[in-house]
Amino acid sequence: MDYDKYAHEPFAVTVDLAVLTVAEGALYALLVERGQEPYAGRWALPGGFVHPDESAETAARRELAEETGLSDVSGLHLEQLRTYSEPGRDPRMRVVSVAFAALLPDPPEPHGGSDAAEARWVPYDKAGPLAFDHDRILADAHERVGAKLEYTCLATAFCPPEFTLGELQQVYETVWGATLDRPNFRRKVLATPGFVEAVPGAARLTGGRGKPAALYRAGPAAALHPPLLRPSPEGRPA
Amino acid sequence: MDYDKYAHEPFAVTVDLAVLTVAEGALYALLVERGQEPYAGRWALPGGFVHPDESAETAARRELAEETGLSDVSGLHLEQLRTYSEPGRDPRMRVVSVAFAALLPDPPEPHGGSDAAEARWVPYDKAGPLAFDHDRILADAHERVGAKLEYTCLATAFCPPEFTLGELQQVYETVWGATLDRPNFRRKVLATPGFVEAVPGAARLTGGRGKPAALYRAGPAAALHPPLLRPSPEGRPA
DNA sequence: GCAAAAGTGTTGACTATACACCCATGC
DNA sequence: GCATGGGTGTATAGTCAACACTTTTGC
Repeated sequence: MDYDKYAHEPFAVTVDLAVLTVAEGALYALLVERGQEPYAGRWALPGGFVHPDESAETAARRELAEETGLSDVSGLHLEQLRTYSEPGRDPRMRVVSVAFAALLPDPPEPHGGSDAAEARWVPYDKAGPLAFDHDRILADAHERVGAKLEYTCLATAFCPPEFTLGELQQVYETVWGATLDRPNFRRKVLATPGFVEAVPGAARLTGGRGKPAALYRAGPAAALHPPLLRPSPEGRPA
Repeated sequence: MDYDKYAHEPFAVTVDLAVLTVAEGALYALLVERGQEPYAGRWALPGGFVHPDESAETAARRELAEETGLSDVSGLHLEQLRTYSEPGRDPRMRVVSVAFAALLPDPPEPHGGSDAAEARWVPYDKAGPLAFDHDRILADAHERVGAKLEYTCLATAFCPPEFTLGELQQVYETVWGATLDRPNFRRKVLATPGFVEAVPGAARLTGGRGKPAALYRAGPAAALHPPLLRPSPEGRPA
């Protein structure tokens, strides 16, 4: 272990962000269009270099603010996924990228971001072949979020400060691509202490018609015991 | 995004390994004693630089082979934990470390490793204050492994090729620090298709006395549906 | 025989699932 | 009224935790 700073081929350290949101019953990812080679014209995950005085988490939150144009991203859920370090993943040089998943409620109109690239919300299934290994990162983010919905209270991160149980259920259904039984979902959520808290007296019409739904806020709980398991695609033994 | 290789303060990229094993009903971690400052004389997790032509996974497996002295580490479970990138985590320079958890069956006598530092198996609870942020990494590894035992077949990675259900149960009990009901544990494991496969006719005496136990091999399954939840420390609602 | 460890059986409590049903609102 | 979405009740099947019991070995 020698520590001459310049003895080794330098590594660039970047962050890549899989920013996800749920709108109108569909899952969207925030993508930027690349202006230059390699992969010019292809879509990619937003991201950038980690500055010398930043942790990867700090860099990720800075990039998130730049790309979404939101002034306050401190309340948003940001989670480290894993680090992608295959030697050939960027043809220009050795780039090690720490990937993050970020979850937003109502998606803002994306600004161009600092690097003036066009940013856009793209439906998850239509996020064609992305640049670099970003297809894999995006898929890993989806899988991770889907799994965490089962045993954490993460779903509220996709919801505005006040939301209905129907909206919360829609988050689960959209991320999992499955339909859930409304009465049972309701009971599960309300039976978990600290998952959601009722907003007294408040109600909101959702689809224009129908009974106004009661409003809830995210509660203090983080874990979900017992878990809310996603239904098996086919007949699972359980 | 500019790509001049030497424009930025260089980042060193390293891997740190939390190598865990279960022996005699206790959890052990593989540690190395540091010879030089900083943290001279303190214990630390094994690790080292990622070479220019390596991915972090490749580097981790190489370090694992060096530190354990095992000639074949290809079958061992190695899992990326997360990346630690706080600017001040190494006082000498900017070091970004990709941490891994590795799981071993019967622990080999550790060799000195490539860097001639003394390596030793230390009981998990007695792994005093470690160098750098390695306490945190080790704790994160423990937490991750404990969680993965619940919903994956990971426990077999702690077991030799052929093992008894009692030994498998001991893995769970040791990592979780809890006692499990033997009949129920047995049923759970055998009811999960592909978790373990019976070795026909084989049996082994375990504690010198008692009925010889049937032997099993790890099965092809990776996930555990339904999960084997660890008991709550105190009275959990469930 | 006795202790120790493996393996089997049973029971009662709890949970989940799949429904049927009622309520409030807009048109 | 009727369609739409929110909210409640319930019966059944399934699962789990606890514990009693049997089997096979060493001493």
